[in-house]
Amino acid sequence: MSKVEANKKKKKESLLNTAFELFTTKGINDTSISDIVNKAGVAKGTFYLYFRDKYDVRNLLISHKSSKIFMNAANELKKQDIEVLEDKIVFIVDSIINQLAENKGLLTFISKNLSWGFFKNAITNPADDRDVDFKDVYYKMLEEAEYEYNDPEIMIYMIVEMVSSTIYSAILYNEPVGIEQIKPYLFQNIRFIIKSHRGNRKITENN
Amino acid sequence: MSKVEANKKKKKESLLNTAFELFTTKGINDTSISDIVNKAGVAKGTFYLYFRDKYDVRNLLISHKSSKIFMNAANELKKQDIEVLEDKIVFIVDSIINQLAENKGLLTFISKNLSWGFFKNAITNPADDRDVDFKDVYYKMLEEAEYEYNDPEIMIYMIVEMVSSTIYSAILYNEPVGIEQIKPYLFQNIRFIIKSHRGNRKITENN
Amino acid sequence: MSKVEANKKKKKESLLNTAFELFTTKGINDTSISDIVNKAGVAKGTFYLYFRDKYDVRNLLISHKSSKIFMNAANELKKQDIEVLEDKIVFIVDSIINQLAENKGLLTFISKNLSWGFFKNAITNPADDRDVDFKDVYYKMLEEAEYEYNDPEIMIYMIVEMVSSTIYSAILYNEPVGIEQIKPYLFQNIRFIIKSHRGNRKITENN
Amino acid sequence: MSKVEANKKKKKESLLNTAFELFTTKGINDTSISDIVNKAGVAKGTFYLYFRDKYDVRNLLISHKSSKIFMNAANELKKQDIEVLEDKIVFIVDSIINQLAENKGLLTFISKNLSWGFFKNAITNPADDRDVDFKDVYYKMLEEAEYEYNDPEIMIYMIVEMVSSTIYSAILYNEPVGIEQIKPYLFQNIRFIIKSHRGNRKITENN
DNA sequence: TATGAATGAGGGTTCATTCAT
DNA sequence: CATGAATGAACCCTCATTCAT
Repeated sequence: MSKVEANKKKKKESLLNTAFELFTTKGINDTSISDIVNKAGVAKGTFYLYFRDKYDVRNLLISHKSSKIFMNAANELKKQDIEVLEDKIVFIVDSIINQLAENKGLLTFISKNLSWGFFKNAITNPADDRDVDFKDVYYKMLEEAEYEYNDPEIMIYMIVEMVSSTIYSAILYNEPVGIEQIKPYLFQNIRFIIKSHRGNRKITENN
Repeated sequence: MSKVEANKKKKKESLLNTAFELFTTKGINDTSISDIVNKAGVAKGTFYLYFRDKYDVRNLLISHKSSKIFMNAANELKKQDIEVLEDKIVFIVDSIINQLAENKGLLTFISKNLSWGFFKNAITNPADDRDVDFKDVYYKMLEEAEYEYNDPEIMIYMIVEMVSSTIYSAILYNEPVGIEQIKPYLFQNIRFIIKSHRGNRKITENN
Repeated sequence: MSKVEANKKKKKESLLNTAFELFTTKGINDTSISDIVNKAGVAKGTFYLYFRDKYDVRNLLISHKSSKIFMNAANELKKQDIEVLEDKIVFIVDSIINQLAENKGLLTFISKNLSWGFFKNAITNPADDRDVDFKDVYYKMLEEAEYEYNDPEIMIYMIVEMVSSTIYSAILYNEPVGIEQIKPYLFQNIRFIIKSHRGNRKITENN
Repeated sequence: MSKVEANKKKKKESLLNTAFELFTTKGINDTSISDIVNKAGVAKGTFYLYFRDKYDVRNLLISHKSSKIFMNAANELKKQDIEVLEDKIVFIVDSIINQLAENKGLLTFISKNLSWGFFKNAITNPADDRDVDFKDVYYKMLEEAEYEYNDPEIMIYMIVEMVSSTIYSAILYNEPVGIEQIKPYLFQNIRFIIKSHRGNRKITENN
C-alpha cells in the first residue's frame, strides 16, 4: 500500500519535473501533453490521472517553484545577523534576484505566468506541506521591526511588482542595462517605499 | 488606383480592429485566424496578404495602441501649464492610468504582451506616421527641466516598469486595493525615483 | 494484447491497400491523405500513427510490391529445370513482365516512383520479413553459373534499367509496338549484356 | 505593332526561362505560379495570358530543351567525318550524355517528366520553328547507311530507353558507378542493338 | 491504476484562378 | 494587354481527450 503510494508520488513528481523542464525550455504554448508524457516515460492516459490539463500543471509548478525560491532566500536570511527591516527585505530580494539570474528558464516561466492574484494565493495558501507561508514570514518581520508600518499589504505589493517587472529584461536581455547595474536603483527604491510606509516607532521593553 | 489603395487600407484596418476586439475579449491564444477573418468578413487568404501571422498583428496593435495612449496623454499635458519635471511625468502617468482604467480589455492586452524591449523599439521607431515618438517627448522634457538627470534611460525604465506592473491588478481586480488608493503611493515613488536621479541644477540665462 | 496488435496490423494494412489503390488510379500527386483515410474508413490522425507522410507510404508500397513481384518470379523459376544463367534471367524477366502486364496500375506506380538507388536499397534491405533479398538470389545464380562474370553489379544494373524503361510504354500504350513484339529484342539484348560480361569458365569437379 | 509583338514574345520567353530555372532547382511540384511570376517580374494574371497552367509550361520546356540537346549533338556530328551508322549514333549519344552531365538540373527535369509517347510526339512534331525534327535526321542516317535495318523504330526505341534510363543514376549519384565507367558498356550495347537489327547490305552505285 | 490506440475538430497555410481596374 | 487584390477550397498536421483493455 505504502509502496503503491510512493510509486504514485514518484510518477506525479516525474511528470511535474518533466513538464517544468519543457515549460522553461520550449515555453508552455509549445509544450504538448504528448511531449511531457513521452519525456517522462509514462502513458498519455496517466497524465489525466494526476492533472486536469497543462495549465493545472503550470499552476502547481509556479506555486512550488516560487515558494522554493522564497524559502531559500528566507533561510539565507536566518543565517545572517540583520536587524533593520529595510536590510532584511533588500537581502531577500537580492537573494531572489540571484537565484533567478542563475536560472533564466525559471525566470521566464514565472514572469510569463505569474499574476499578483495568483501569487498572493499561492504564497498564503501553501499547496504543499513543504511550501512556505510567505505571509507569516513577512508579518513576523514587521513585528520584529523597530517601527510600525502603514498599509503593509500595499507596501509589499509595490515592492513585489516593482522587483518582478524590473529584473526581467535586465537579467534576460541586459536591457536597458544589466541586472547588477539595476540593483542599486532598485534597492534604493525599495528602501524608499519602506520608509514611506513607516509609522510610529514602537515602544518596547528595551527602550 | 486610389480607390484600390483605399480599399486595401480599409480591409487591413478592419482586420486589425477585429483582431483587437478578439484579442482583448478571448485572449490571443484562443483567437484563431479563422475567428478573425470570419468576424471581419473577409476570406482567409486575405489575412495573409496583410500579416504574416497573428503575432504580427499583435505587434502592430501594441505599437499603435500604446502609441495612441501616450499621445493622448502628451496632448493633455500640452494644455496644462506644468513646469516641474516630476509634475509632468506624474500627470502623464495619471492620464495613461485613467485611459487604461477606462478600457480594461486594452489593459489586459497590453500588459500580457508588452515587453520592455518591444516597448522601447515600438515607441522609438514608430511604425506608423501617426504614431508618436515617445523618446523625443521624454528627452525634450528633460531638456526643459530645471536639473540635469543621471542615467535617464534607467530612470524611465524603472518608472515604466513600476507603473505598468503595479496598475494591472489594481485596476482589474482591485487587488490589493483599488487603483485610486494605489495612486498616491505610486506617484510618491515616481517622484522619489526622479529625485534620486537628479544631478546639478542647470545654469540658464534666467539665473 | 494480441488482439490489439492484430487490430493495429489490420489498420495499417488497410491504409496501405487503400493508398495503393488511390496511387495507382489517381496518381500520388492527386491523392491526399484525406482521400486515403476517408476511403480506408479511419480518422485522419490515425494515418500519422503509422506513417510520416504519403511518401513514407509510397516507399513502403514500392518495397513490398516490387519484392512481391520478384518473389513470384523467383518461385516460378524454382519449379523449372533451367541451368544456363541467361535462361534463368530471361525467365525471371519474362515472369516480371507478365505480372506487370496483368497489373497496369502497379506498373505505372512502380515506374513513376522507382529509382535505382531506392530499388537497390529496398531489394537488399528488405523492410519486411516476408520481403525477399534479391541480391542473395542473384549472387547465388552467379555462383551456380558455368562461367565467372565481370562487374556483376553493372551487369544487373544495365539489365534492370533497360527492362524497366523499355516495357513501360510497350505495355501501357503499345508504343512503339506491343510488349510481345518487344520481348524478342529485349531478351536478345539481355543475353548479349550477360555474354559481354562473361569471364572464365569455372573449373568444377565435373570437368 | 511589331514592337508589341516583340514585347509579348519577350514576356513569354521570360516566363519560360524563369519556370525552367525553378523547375530544375526546386522541382515542378514545389514551384508555384506565384514563384514563377515573382521571379519573372510580371503580374500573376499575365501568366494566364500565355499558359494554361504550369504543366503547359513544362511540356513546352521539355520539347524545347530536348530538341535543343539533340540539335547540338546533330550539329556536332556534322562537323565530324563519320561514316558508319553505329559510330554516328554512339557519337550522338555521347554528345547528349555529356550535355546532360554538364547540366544535372536539366537531366533531372527531363528524366522525371519525359515519357516515350511525349518524346516521340515532341521530337517529330516540333512545336517551334527552331526545334529540330529528330525523325528526319534519324531516317536520313539510315538511308546513308551501308545496310538496311529491320524495325528501325523499335531499334531507336530500345536505344533511347536504355540510354535515358541508364545514365540518370550514373550521372546524378555515381550509382552503381560513374557515367564514364558506364559508357563503354552502354556503347557496346548500342552497337549490339544496331547490329542485331541489321538487314541486307545495300547495293549502291559505288559497289 | 495504467495503458496507448484512436479520434476528429480545428489549427495554420498555400495557391490556382478570377476579374475589376 | 496587363495588373494584382481577393478569393476560398483544400492541403497537411497537431493534439487534447476518451475508453477499451
